[in-house]
Amino acid sequence: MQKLLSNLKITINENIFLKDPESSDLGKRIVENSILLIDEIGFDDFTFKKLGAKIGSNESSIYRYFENKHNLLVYLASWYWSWTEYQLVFAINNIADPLKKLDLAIEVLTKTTTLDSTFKHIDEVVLKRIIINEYSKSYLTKQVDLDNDEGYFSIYKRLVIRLKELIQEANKDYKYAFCLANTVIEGSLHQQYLKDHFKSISGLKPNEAPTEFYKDLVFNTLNISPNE
Amino acid sequence: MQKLLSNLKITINENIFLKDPESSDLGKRIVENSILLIDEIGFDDFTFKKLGAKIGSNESSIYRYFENKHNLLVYLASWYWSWTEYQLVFAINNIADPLKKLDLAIEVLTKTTTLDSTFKHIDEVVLKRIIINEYSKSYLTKQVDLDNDEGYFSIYKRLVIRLKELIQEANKDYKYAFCLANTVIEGSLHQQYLKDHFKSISGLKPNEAPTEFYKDLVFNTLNISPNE
DNA sequence: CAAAACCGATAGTAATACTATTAAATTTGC
DNA sequence: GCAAATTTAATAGTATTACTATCGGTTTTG
Repeated sequence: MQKLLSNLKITINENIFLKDPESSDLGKRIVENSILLIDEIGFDDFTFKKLGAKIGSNESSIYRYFENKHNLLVYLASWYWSWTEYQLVFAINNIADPLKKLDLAIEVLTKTTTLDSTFKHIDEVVLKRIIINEYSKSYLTKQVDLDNDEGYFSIYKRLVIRLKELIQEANKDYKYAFCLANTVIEGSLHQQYLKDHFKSISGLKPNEAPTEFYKDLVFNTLNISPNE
Repeated sequence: MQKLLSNLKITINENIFLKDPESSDLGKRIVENSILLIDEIGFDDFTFKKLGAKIGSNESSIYRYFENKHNLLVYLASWYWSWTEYQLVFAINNIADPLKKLDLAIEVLTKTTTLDSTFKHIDEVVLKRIIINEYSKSYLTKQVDLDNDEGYFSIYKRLVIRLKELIQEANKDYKYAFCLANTVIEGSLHQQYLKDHFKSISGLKPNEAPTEFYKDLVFNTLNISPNE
């Protein structure tokens, strides 16, 4: 996987940043350390001033890359979903059987995240934790419709559409392909949050991913089963 | 329904407030108008100062009821889930068939909310919109584990447990009852959010509730069907 | 009817979420 | 290799937020 993607750059919608953080050393330090700092103190307490102190730089320099911390969160989320999309596309590449493809897609979308050494300045395991803890704050805002018009969520939407198409390929008669695709992608984050903070109502054991639950859910709902 | 519950008071964990807002006229105005103001400007821009201006009272008076706006949101959410729990309990009361009970429970938990005249100072339709837009902010915080220890989410957890038990009653062999219960309850809010803000990936029509999707999902997953 | 509780008003604080300006350092283009 | 352009760090400043503290006046209650 790493080999295949070694010359890969994740492309993010230019509206999200003022200056591309991939274009400079400071930019990469902003991204790298914002992930660590948000994980450490939470997005609500995260400020550009604190990030500046952490990277030995100035608040005002960070404002030249991102308009505000909300856009930085949108950037990090876009990066995560784009990275996930690549993993999904490579996983199902050259596979013909629609059921096997769907099975692999659910695997990619619901499994526990591991480190990908292709991107040196991004810790995907920590980033995934941020997505679980903070992603919904990127769209649960009053400006969501404006942000959406700017294309802030287009990568995420493309991923949902991909899964919806895999669901339809697997069962052309199923009526709720979009609802089911959203259930798997968003639900998987929620199940992992519950595992960490609401143990008494979580169906998962401490190190368990919700993968088996979602495979069972999807294949029973579609009335099919993947030929292993 | 209204008649049956006419002498009902929704009981909220005392840790959530400093002074019970149901105990005074000012308290009720705080609750009533916080719902309207949060709906209007969003929870992020909502402040006690603005609420004070709206109800012709003072910021400092509101602080005597709630420690901060976060606790007020937890209060509103607890009220909503408690109200939903009552609806669920009454809906399945005196029904023996486990499949019918589960069917009715899904109906209550996923349908579009309508006004309940039992509670004069609370507009349940607007409150539901707040729950859809803001509920996850009440637990996606760094202090979630402390809040959880204080019992801030106990009503919500009780509701999930109720649904999980109905699922188990309907199919004793199903292995993921908790995961499925969470999928229905939290997922239903998410599907309704998508309908309003992410039309291109929502499987729902403008006035459609996700009820049919979830009934199909649950009964196919459990390999049973409700005898209508 | 006195004590207690409640409420509204004012004042004050540290932190947040920025914007503006300037000067030094670095990069680049010829 | 040097001038011009760009980038960065530092400082200062603003409006707003999220509170806390205090203090009368009013209402409730025992």
